[in-house]
Amino acid sequence: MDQRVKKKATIYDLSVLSGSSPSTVSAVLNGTWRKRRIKESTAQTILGLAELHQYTTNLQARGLRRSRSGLVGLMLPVHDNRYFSSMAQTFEGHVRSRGQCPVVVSASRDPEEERRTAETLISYSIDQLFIVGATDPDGVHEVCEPAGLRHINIDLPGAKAHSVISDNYEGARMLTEAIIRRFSNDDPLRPDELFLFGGRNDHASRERIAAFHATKKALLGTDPDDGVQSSGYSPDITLRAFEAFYQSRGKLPRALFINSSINMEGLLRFMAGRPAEMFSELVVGCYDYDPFGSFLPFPVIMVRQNVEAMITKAFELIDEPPTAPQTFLIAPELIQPRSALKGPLDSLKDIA
Amino acid sequence: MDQRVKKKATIYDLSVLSGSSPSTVSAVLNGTWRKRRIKESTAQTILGLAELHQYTTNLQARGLRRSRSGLVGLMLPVHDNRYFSSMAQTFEGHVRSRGQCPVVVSASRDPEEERRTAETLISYSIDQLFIVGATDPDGVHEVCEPAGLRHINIDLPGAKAHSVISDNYEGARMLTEAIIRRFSNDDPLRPDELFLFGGRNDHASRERIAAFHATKKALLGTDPDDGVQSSGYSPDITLRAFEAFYQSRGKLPRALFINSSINMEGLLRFMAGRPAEMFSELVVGCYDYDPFGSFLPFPVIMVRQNVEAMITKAFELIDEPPTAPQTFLIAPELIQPRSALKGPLDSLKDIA
DNA sequence: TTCGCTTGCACAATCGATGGTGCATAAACT
DNA sequence: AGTTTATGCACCATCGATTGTGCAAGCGAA
Repeated sequence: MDQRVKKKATIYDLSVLSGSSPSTVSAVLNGTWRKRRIKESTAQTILGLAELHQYTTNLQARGLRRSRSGLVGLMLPVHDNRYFSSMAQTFEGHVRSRGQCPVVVSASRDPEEERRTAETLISYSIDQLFIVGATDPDGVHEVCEPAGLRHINIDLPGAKAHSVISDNYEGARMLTEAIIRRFSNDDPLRPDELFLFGGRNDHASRERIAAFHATKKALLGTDPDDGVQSSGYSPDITLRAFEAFYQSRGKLPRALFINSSINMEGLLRFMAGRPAEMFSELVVGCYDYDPFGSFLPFPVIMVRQNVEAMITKAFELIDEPPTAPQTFLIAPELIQPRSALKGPLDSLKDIA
Repeated sequence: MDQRVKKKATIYDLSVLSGSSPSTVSAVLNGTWRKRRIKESTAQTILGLAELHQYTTNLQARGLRRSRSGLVGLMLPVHDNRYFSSMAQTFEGHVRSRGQCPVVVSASRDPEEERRTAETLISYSIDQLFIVGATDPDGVHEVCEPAGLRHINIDLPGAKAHSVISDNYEGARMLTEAIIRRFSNDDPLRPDELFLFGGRNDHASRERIAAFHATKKALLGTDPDDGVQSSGYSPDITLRAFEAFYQSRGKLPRALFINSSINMEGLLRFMAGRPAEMFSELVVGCYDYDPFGSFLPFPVIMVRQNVEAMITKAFELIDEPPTAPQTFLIAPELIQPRSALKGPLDSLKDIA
């Protein structure tokens, strides 16, 4: 511990110490030494020295030479949300089990930021990119393609690369049906008592809205065309949508289809400061699963997207030889109110 | 678009195209060209060509040369949790505003994994490392130090580098007091009706438990020594703790101090399948804030740690010249039940 | 002894960008 | 005119690891 910062040992240092050439040292340390017919004893010497001097490979140098970095990227819209954070958690497990290094970044649903972020990751020669919930997946594709970067869309599909998404139509159909069936035959839900809040003009929202309409029509006969209040993926805009609705009608609907947990937070904001009784008769369906959301003081039926299956499928696809872009649907699961499901954290070692 | 993968343009390509030397091209593209007295017109030519050929710097090469990468690392225990995911979200904003690239990874609260992860990040020459909630911060320090990597502890303190943590004692004091005061004088809470679940032998838990005991003693006179059920940071262990408690006493306590939102998920698991009425009289304090958790069917008083302030402080410290390690306390905030607070997502551009 | 094959390793180019140094040419000054 | 100073840029070593190629020593066979 002489110097404050003793420079890290390199293959050149070990080369001098061992009396072998740098190339031999390199081969020994990266495991290709048998192929290069290095003597066992030479290898052992070098490995011993490496250990002794705490050698670690400079991955930037290796990356530069190999033009691959060992990094695998996950681009999320945002971190702060249980759907996406469970995506990150699951992704990390997969990447680590392959001996690579996961890198998670968010791009705020901003197409420009998405492209810039992809550019940056490419500049670090990441090996693969998983694009989750991108606003403009094809824009990101245009950046990845010329760089030869393997990539795949998750959650929101693109036209130019494989996509693995949740079966939004079926999920929304189940959810809508479950909401409607939640009401007894004595006092059934009327079509104008069920509204959808949230979503914008992306593939997932469109599918969900379509299923919402179709299922309402199928089960309730009709579907008034003002049943959808788009409010993007912003709690605050959703809050304002609820306030506007409440303002104009004097009450909330009896039942809500909420497009995502982020929009659900808009409902929470609406609830804050208002009496709990106001919501005691409410029935909510939420397209996303959040364990705490499942235990609110009114029934919340949720849809859990199968993150594990999506990530697994995505890893399968990204390694395959390229074919024409396809979209793969993963079935989501309907979750009854008051359910506390296991998540990716449960596969971690428990320590008390 | 001739080739499938047309190689990215390098400074050498631009050098040939522009008739300037690679070093000139490099200087122009990295902005140091005025310092190197490059003619304005030469610079413009090169910049034009760079634009035309979509040049982007190979950051691995730059990183190798400069032995800095422009990457800033955040090491979390886990992603899938609103406290840590809001940490990630906030961190990203700060790093991006400094023109660097955030990299978020998790290390599962495993000391070995924490060190390995730090090693890996160092191999990529990251510029700074923010270590959040590490089980063994000083172990990570031992890895960072010899590499000359600036690093700082957040959430859980270490002895060998600056730490920015939440004021756990004060937070737990406020929370315990708030729980107790929640009960009316007609039917006040007895000392043996308030239990703490969760936590393990880390600094945060110790502080919180100390404050819990002290506050109980101060306000309720005594504090039975079995008032604490350690159950780590695992929903399932916490679930088992609740089951065991319930098994042996036939009921839950009237009031609970829950050490973190992860432990709170253990309570959810206990609730699942049990009648809601069983919990209607319960009062819960949770050391962590989760918007959905705030609206459960019983009062949940929460403590929100000031993530923004912690990250801001950490960025201040990490840039300063090194001094003897200090720990900085950031005041957390008591959050009344049924509060839907703004979070880091709210500073994103809202799009409907 | 000589040819040929295997073994074991060294050499050197390369990945792309950076930055210290030095050298022309031009402008300014005595 | 001769010297100094400024301008504009090229050259080259370097960061650390990888990998194709080549070559000497050793050994067996002819």
